[in-house]
Amino acid sequence: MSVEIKLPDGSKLSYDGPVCPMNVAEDISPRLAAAAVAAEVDGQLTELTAELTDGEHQVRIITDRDDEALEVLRHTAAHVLAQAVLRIHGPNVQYTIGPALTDDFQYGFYYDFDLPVKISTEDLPAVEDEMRKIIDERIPIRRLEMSVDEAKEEFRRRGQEYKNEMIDDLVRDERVETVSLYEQGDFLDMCRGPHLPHTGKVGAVKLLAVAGAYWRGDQSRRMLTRIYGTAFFDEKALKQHLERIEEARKRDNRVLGRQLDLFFIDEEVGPGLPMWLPKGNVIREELQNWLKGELVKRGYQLVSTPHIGKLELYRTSGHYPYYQDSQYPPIPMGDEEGYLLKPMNCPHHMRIFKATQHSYRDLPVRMAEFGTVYRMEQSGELNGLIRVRGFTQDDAHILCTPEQLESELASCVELTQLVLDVLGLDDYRVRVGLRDPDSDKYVGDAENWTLAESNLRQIVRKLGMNYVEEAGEAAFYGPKIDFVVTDCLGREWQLGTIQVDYNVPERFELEYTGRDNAPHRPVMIHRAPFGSLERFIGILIEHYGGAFPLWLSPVQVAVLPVSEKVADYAERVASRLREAGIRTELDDSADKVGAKIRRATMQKVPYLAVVGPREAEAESVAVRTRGAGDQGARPLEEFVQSLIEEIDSKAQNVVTGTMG
RNA sequence: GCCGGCGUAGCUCAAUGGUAGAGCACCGCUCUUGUAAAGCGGAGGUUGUGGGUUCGAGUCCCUCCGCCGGCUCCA
Repeated sequence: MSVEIKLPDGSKLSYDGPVCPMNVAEDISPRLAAAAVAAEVDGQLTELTAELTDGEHQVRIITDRDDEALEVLRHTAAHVLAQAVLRIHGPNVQYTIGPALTDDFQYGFYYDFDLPVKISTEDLPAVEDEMRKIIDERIPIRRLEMSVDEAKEEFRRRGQEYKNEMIDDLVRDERVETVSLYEQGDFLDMCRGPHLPHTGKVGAVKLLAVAGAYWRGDQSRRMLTRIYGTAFFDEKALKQHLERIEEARKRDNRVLGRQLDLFFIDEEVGPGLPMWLPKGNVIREELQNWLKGELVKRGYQLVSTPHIGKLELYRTSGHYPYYQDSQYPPIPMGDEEGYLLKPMNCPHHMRIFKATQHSYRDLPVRMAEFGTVYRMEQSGELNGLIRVRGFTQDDAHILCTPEQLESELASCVELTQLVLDVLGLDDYRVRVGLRDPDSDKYVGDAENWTLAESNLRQIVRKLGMNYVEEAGEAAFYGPKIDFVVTDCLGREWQLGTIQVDYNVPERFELEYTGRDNAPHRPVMIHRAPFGSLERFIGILIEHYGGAFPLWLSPVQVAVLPVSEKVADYAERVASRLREAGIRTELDDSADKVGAKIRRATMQKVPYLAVVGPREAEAESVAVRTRGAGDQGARPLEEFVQSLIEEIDSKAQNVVTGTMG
């Protein structure tokens, strides 16, 4: 037997007998062997103890400094969790799946169990203790390759029926004949691996949450108990991670919404029905006014439509009864058929289009509305401003000819990107949502779908966008481009969306007269750069941590007189600022200036104008910024002009401080 | 909707089954203030709702409502 090893630095090692990557690491240096967690052999991640076959191999030793290492560590941590739960709750525990999560903001891994008992977060410390014992025991982890029948027999013996269902699926879907198992002491799991050489390599673990999760993600199947945790190579990294989560929670839109008096959701009004307080409403109005300006520049026409419509309208569009269980129930009207609170604006817009004749010369028609819609989202889904039951879409429907479609789509993408750019939301991904080939939830014929999907694909390619295609993410009437962002805890949400739709125009029998004097059917784009104003602002609150750029700040300047002796001058400063259109608050309380500064700072007011006798004398203000503290005195007029400039520029650079 | 947890003053949180409390905020008074909290006083509660156990329930049990973390859903 002869094994040739090529290392990343080009050097070679050869062996006569059996050899595994761990032996290679040991031969390179004891330090490397100690730090090794896995290996990459011929481009494939594998464990250190995997015996290398005859011949030549590219071998790279993965240490805790490599990106792949964390995934291996957490995967093993999940197995340690399962072993601990088995030790505590006995052989009646069924363990199912337990993947590593390396992209999640909070969680590093989870494991789903079918447990004989109920457990809660209070039970986690005991499980954690057991995990630490398993780690201290440095239990060797061994990979076994077994035939499907052997493996099934083994799991049957252990009473692990879920594992056998998984094996059956592998046999059916991938036609496997053998499966890989990992044995760690008395714990055995089916797993692709790779894993750490022994449990002692799992450095620091922390269990974070208990949750329910349907087996196979299927609502009709059994609800399992999921335990979330995270793991790192050392305690320091774990501690830093936990602190990051703590910090993130402070940015939560629900927390800041209350602290900064932006909005509130009142049980007596109804769950998921946010109300905008004066300060939050400033942000809403600013965003809307800005976008309206951009829409007019791009040839949109604004319309307004009612909040309800007859049931039949939504039958025509297809929204009713398709989404019946996530709509507020229809308003009954005695003998007459009822009305529905509008869950979408498009049916009304379709009727507007149909109300007048259209020539090809009129197209594209770009009809925009800040339309408030109501959807009876499931109670368990509601989440601050981010998932609500009443929200306002910056909606528009563009009706155009097939020839115009591409440039219209490009313009929608440009507008959406502008919105994200100006607000500094650069951490988003683009998802092209397509049909799920196995689902029958879609309306219209396959031909139109294929066409619409290729329209979208073409535009994202042409614009050179980074995107991922996801089957099953389309709307029921057409495919879409979604702009997806994450909230403070790393949960993904769709904001902007651009959808191509050949179906709804057909259902409403929309027509325009072509150059050939014959009727033609327009193509429709549904698009919303913000998506929902509620969700968008929720994300913005978290993005800025409540410290909005000047143009969006509910209060732009707080005027803080040092004593009542300068009350008159402070009043004059405040009036001058307000006259210039600057949102100004005058703090004429009896507090000392330190307290006034503290209060305004905690409200994240971008500019504080401290005024005392010196400033009154010189017609100036002592400026203190949110980011950089005391900036010294400036002439009042100069200050006003600089604020106006900054507001007009929609600059973000003032929001740099970490104070408050 | 499902699984688990939680619900005490406007907010953040205390209170072995035994007289519901603190800080902040609010109101009043004193201080006249110079860059992140002046002092004193006052008011504020059917402990989410409805029921049950108990001599006695914020605390234990059940119902409903709401919130939180997930899952499922998301036009």
